[in-house]
Amino acid sequence: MRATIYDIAREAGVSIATVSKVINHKGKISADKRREIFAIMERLQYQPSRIASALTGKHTYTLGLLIPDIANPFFAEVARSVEDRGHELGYSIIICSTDNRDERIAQYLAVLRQKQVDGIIIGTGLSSTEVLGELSRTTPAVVIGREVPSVEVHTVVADDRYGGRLAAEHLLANGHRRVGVLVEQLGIVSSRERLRGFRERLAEAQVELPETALRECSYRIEDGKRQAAHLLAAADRPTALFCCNDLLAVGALQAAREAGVDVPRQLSIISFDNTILANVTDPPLTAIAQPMARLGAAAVDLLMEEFGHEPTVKRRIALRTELIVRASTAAVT
Amino acid sequence: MRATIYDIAREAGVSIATVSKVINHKGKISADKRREIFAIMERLQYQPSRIASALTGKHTYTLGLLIPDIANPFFAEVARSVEDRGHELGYSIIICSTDNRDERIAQYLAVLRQKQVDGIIIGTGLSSTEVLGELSRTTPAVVIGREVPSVEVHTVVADDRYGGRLAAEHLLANGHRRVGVLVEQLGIVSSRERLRGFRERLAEAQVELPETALRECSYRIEDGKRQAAHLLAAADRPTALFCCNDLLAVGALQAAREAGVDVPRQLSIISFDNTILANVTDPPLTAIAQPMARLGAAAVDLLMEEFGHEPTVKRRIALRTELIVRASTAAVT
DNA sequence: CTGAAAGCGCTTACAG
DNA sequence: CTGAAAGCGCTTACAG
Repeated sequence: MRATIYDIAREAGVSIATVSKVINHKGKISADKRREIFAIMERLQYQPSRIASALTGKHTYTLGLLIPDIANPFFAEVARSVEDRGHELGYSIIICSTDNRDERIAQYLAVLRQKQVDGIIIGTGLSSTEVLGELSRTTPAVVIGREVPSVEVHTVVADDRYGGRLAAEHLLANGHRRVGVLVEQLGIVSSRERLRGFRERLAEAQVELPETALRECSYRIEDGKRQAAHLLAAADRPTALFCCNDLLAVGALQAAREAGVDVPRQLSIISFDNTILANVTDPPLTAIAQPMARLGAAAVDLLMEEFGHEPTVKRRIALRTELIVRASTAAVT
Repeated sequence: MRATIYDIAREAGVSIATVSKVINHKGKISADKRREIFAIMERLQYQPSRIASALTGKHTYTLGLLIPDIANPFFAEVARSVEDRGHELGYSIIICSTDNRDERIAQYLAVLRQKQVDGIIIGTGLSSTEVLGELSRTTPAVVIGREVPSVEVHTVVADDRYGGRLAAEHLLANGHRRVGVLVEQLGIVSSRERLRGFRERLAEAQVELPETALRECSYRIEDGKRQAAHLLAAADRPTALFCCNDLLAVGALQAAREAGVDVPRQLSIISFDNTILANVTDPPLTAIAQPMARLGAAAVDLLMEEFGHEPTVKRRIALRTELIVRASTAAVT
């Protein structure tokens, strides 16, 4: 059997209350006693039971991370940063891949409640804003990578609109005037914002984005490929494509290859996210980088704020996106 | 405050023992009472506290997953399958990215002990086989993706040696006789096994793999690139390269591009793993596929076996690898 | 079929 | 500075 606080107390000839205080660096314990108790803990390989201490009303030191899919490189990178920041602060992370399906979301939410996680980071769509409202009232929560303006909740996002502007600016600077866009579902705010920023910047340069040049996609490579193929088949085919995530850009690259369209000589492609995929394609993708590492860390930090006792004003943090120029874009010829 | 078992018992006019039995489908409870109690739980939005039930000596329904890095696509895909199989069976997964660093491993192991996870899946190198031996004696554990022959522990691996054979066979069938290899650190058994299978099959065809054509790498793209560049610079440059994982293959692809060597016309590249990366490169990579989804699920299933009461004979499961032909390999010209 | 009671391993006032 | 005791929310023999 593993040692308990009673074993330590007995060995040390003190009460369990004293041992508890030593473990938690609380109260005043004489230095000698403290040293001795630590030595005994060491010797008996004692690890305090988080289960028991959680039951006493303290924290579980566990956070839940709801994302669409941990196998998606974007979310995997975000998860890594959540994990790292959490680990630094003594928290473990339970991963919950929801596939954006209501059923899975509900199941995971129930599990996280049963396990009494100290907080939840939500990077997935939720079935309804009510669910989110309810949730954030009972558990510290922060939404990451998307916006739910109707609900009072901490939010960490990339500055999508600005990112969209950056993308447009880069294409304009390269002389592109006939551009197309592959957006992820427009129901998602971040998707709309990217498009909005992109359009705005185009408009400032008197460039128009015709409705026919805008294709809505899911987040799958094949879908990006199919939609890009449509755009490339048009008579007045665009000279540049803005893809709202790396998966779509990969699809666009594949479509171009199949259509015999050279990237970047005949078609520039600019992506959004900047996951490892952007580094791996040929040509590597020029992309608007989301600060994935900082997104995750900021989400954890907001959660920590929420653990304080005073009710906090809900904050919204927008982290800067950044243009990373690689080889998939070039000047129009 | 959230409802407890006492609230339910009071409402229903029964003892908490009865409620407990209803929750756990244990003992005999009259159907009427059961229905009523369920209704009350529903009404009060009661969720039993896993914390409390874990303290009573039952399971925590939590598993730990130790991997080098959740942001690595291979491990992300494995993690997803561990998560899914775990979820089906009612278990949550705590992710632990170790970066293969002893310090992080030790910290995570301590955390997992404190949280009393029911089992641990180990997909990372451990500081020593003693640590693993010790661990597997105190906690149900299964090693995934690597072998530790000296320790009696459940193991799930891909059939690396067979995979190596498949790779060699494919290259031979395409007429290649001068081949090079990028291996991941040879200290890792799976890496050695891939190489062994590859060599064996070559030998059967009277083809030799000179020592100079074998380059040891870390698991980083840049390293693969650098080592591949070496091979490509040689006078008797190989016509085909076997890369022991997708990251290295991506590096090799980049080196070939920089050296002006056309893949697959002048150089065939065959990879190992078959993560999303293999789909995304240009040309897409011919690869030996590891059954990532089945690896994770099998690991969870072995853990479940271990939860039974009788001591189990430790098993070793080797899952078949498979050749996926894409466009990075071709017949020698 | 149902319940009283002990116990899981801690923390937290409270008293000294 | 230290300890006795209650309590966290369950489960599990055991008794009826």
